[in-house]
Amino acid sequence: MKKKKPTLYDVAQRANVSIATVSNVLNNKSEASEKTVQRVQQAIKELGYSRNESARSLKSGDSKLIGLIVPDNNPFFTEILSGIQEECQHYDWQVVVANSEESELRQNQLIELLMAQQVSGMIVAPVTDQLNPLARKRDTPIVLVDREIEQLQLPVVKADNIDGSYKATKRLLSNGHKRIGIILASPGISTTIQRRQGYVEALHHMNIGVDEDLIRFGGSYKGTNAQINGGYQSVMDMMNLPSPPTAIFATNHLLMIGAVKALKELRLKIPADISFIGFDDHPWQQISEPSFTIVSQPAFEMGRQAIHALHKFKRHQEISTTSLPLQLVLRESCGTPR
Amino acid sequence: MKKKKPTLYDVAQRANVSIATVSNVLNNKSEASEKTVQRVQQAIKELGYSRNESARSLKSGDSKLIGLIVPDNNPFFTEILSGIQEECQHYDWQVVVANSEESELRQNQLIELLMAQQVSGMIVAPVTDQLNPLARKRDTPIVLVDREIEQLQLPVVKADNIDGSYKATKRLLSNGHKRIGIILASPGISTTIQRRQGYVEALHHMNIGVDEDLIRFGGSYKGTNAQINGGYQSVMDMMNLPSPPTAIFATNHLLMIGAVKALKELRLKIPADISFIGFDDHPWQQISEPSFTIVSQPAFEMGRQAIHALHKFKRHQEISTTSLPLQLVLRESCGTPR
DNA sequence: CTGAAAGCGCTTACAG
DNA sequence: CTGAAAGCGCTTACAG
Repeated sequence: MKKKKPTLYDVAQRANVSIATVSNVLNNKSEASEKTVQRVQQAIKELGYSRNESARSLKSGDSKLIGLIVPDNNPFFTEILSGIQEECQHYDWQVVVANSEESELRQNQLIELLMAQQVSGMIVAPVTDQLNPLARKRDTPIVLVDREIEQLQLPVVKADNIDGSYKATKRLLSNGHKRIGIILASPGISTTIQRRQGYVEALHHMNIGVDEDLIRFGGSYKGTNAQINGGYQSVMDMMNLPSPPTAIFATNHLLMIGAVKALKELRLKIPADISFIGFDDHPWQQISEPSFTIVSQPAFEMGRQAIHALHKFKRHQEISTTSLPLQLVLRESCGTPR
Repeated sequence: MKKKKPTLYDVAQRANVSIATVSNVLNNKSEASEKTVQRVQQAIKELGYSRNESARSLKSGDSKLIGLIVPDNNPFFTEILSGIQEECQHYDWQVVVANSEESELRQNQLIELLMAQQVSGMIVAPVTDQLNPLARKRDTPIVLVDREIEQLQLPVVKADNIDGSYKATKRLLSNGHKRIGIILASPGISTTIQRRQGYVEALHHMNIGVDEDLIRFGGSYKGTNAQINGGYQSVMDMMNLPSPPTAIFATNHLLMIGAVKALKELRLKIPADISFIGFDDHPWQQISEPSFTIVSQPAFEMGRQAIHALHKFKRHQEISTTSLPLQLVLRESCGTPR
């Protein structure tokens, strides 16, 4: 178990060439003759040699490591990770995944730690609109995913939240709903702001005034249960209003679960008593009764696009903003107002 | 953006000491005087210095990187990742996450790649019972998680699958069921074998014979939809039997969803027409009707324990097997046979 | 087409 | 308590 790993030097000796030649062969520099390449590859195989990427990274400044910082390990971010992993295969990159747990302090520490690991680039779903100032000075390219920060000159890959929210709200309005409650995550993040905006715009287009009592923030606390409770409490509060909503739009998956939970407790049937639109599709929705109309996010694709954006940023300093369409998937949970 | 990162040398110059001293301060070698430490730390702060971990890794042989290889990004493995991340904070480790996509070839490639990245250790949920032979020769410590491989002298952190499956089956038997269908994942992996065994043992203890027609493998194909279809098809096949089961036990989450989907299509009510026990708890179960009795896995804890096991393996060459208890969570989905 | 040599940024005995 | 120096395993001009 303890035999030392073979190095370039060992391979060179066995193949009777210099280490420079071995390195060239390894990197397909194609400056070697057919025979030499053969001999070197033979030696590599015999020794079971594999390159020490730490050394390569130190010398070349390219670690083949990509950092990913997410605020939690929700299925949504996991799906983004899958997209990133798939795309990274093309570039021979590996992904270092870190969890900021919705803490700005932790996030900024992680940026430092990953930079110290010499990652070739980073993809981050920022906690708030404050990114570590260091992120701008240093030369590690960063791409923002899901959530954007306007002030920063950084590539972004996001969903078209305004449009997605607009479509959902419009759907409810077309069904005749006039009092539509919306449950949002934390006030500080771009997704919240944009989903609120889409909602407001849809209302405006139908000349319906915005009632702040129908706009709730259920995601101010971190953790799965806190978000579920946030959705739950938002519904409870709204249904206690003198004039409660006839439809509810929950703008993320956990808020949705909490909201539905509250509705069940209140013995309100969906869609007979109240209409509902949720967020994010998951396998369990195939067996849910009723089936839920939801806004579906192309999370996997967002991951892939983030790697593309990172690649372009690295090569051409190109700062792109990619806004992926959100799809309204119509199912049983929304009807007309009672 | 392109200003070069400061190195140890820059810090040493500014603090008027040698690079060795800076290194000592950085590593808390406590061989430096109070004043020197102060000066060095001052210089570090002023320069915004952060250590190049590639260089450190090359010299010290310790990259502070842990590799994790999972067969897919299911919530179960994501939860394990969360546990690993939490525990890694104590050791200042970062996690490189790779997805083998249930492919043995890909898995073994990933082991190579992560070893080349000089990871200080690896945690792998193996695809089959074949682990890259290299994994044994090399000196990178590996810990197996979830799935075990008997022939290998490697630490394992797993769930007590036999007992979990035994408890679920026994529960169904106590309710009077005699024909219990079980839906398993792929035949080749340890979890499948053990869950089958728990089922068989429970039957034996009640002197009920095993009917191979009631044992189905729904997880032979990779991918979320394939597994769901596997669960679906297993139920369809079993319910077509001359003497169909009165209860069904689905041994993973995706199989469970497929199975319930089939039951709904067949218009069989749970638990009135058929009893059901599933696997893995998820937030959506809070709003499901009926609520499902399930076998719950301590995935987060498995992640934490895996890091512990890795740490012990690294330090004392201690090869431990940790078997975490599985909990049967009683809810509405199982009743008496119709 | 191939090799000798410098150097990436650290750590670690070893002297002093 | 501090410093000079070797060396980890590579890559990359530069000669030949």
